[in-house]
Amino acid sequence: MTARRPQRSRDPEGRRAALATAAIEVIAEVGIARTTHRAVAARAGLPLGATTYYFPSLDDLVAAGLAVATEALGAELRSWAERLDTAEDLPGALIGLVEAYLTDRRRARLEYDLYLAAARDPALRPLAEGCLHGFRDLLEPRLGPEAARVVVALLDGAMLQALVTDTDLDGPALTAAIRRLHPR
Amino acid sequence: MTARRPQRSRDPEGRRAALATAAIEVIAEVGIARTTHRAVAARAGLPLGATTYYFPSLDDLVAAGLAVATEALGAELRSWAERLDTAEDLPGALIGLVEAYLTDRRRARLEYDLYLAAARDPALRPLAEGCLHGFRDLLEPRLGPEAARVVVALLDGAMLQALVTDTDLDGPALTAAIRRLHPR
DNA sequence: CGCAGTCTTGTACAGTCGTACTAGTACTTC
DNA sequence: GAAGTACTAGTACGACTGTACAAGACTGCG
Repeated sequence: MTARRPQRSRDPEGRRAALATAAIEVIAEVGIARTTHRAVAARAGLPLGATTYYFPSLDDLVAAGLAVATEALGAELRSWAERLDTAEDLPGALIGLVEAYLTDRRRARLEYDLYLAAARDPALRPLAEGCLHGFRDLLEPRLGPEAARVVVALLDGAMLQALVTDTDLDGPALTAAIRRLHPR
Repeated sequence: MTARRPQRSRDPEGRRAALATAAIEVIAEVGIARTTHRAVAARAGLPLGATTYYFPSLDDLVAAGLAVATEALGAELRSWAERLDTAEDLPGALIGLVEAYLTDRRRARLEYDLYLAAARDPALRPLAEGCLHGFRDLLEPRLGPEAARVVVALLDGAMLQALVTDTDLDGPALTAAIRRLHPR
């Protein structure tokens, strides 16, 4: 009476991806530091062993999730570019996009979780810098190099404050600030 | 042969304080999420049981540490006020103070760790908002209410970027930005 | 002095963690 | 078909966790 073990069809790449996206969701919910193999496996609907089979260590699993998340953020930023080009009021349009981004607080927290983790762990720094550079590269051709860097800092700080206080952005004040920071 | 148990002199309040400051150090090193009873006790040079005797739960211990840290930050911000009043160049002096603050990266990370934790846990929100308000209250009488809020966001964002990329602030660019944001 | 209450300390316990490992199943290549 | 490989799945283990608790030691009051 050998115990039957029903086994799902093989799909290595699909499993890898499923684990990575499950990792994003777990990280967004509980944070990087409280993310575990078991939580990710459960979220993906896969056995625990799958996590260690595809990712040598927990850090690798988390990094894979963060990589997928930053890639998605990069794609979103690229889609912002079109919007900003067709808008006649650039600061206002930019703030509108940021406000829309902040609608999903979980995802926004994920970004700052990555920032903080990168501040501690150099291995995560390229990922976090990718986010910063993606944002800066979006603004640079439109605001100039110096203003772009400063506006990124301003908006990152404002988003962080919004997350901390669980409030909305002060849109008018920020658009006015961007206009001041933008020469011409 | 009764086992002798040498016991230190009694000092409840001293122990409470020692545990709280030990908690700060542990949090600064490994982050809020990875802070444990045992690590705090070891750092304070006290037995494990002391932590649970003085703090009902780990969250309380961490919160006590964070409270001490935010109180210290508040005191430092108040000392900034004098410097800003005697400076003839307010934006430049402000950036100088922020750069000095960033010298101790561990402590700066602690602040952002608190921010992120507050974004997830409303119980920590008052503490985090205390930091934000302390900073804003420092600038408000000097820059005006609207500019103060925006400058706090700018500097918080710039500090976060400096932590993430492990670089220094771009002092000249930030002073120029503050000058632009300051109507006066 | 006795004694109650407060503080100190070491240990215990149940649970969770990362990771390793065995065994079974499907697929590929001869 | 057989054999070898890549994948799946479940379990095991030692380490570490938060918290509970029992027992000793000190302090101050009667």
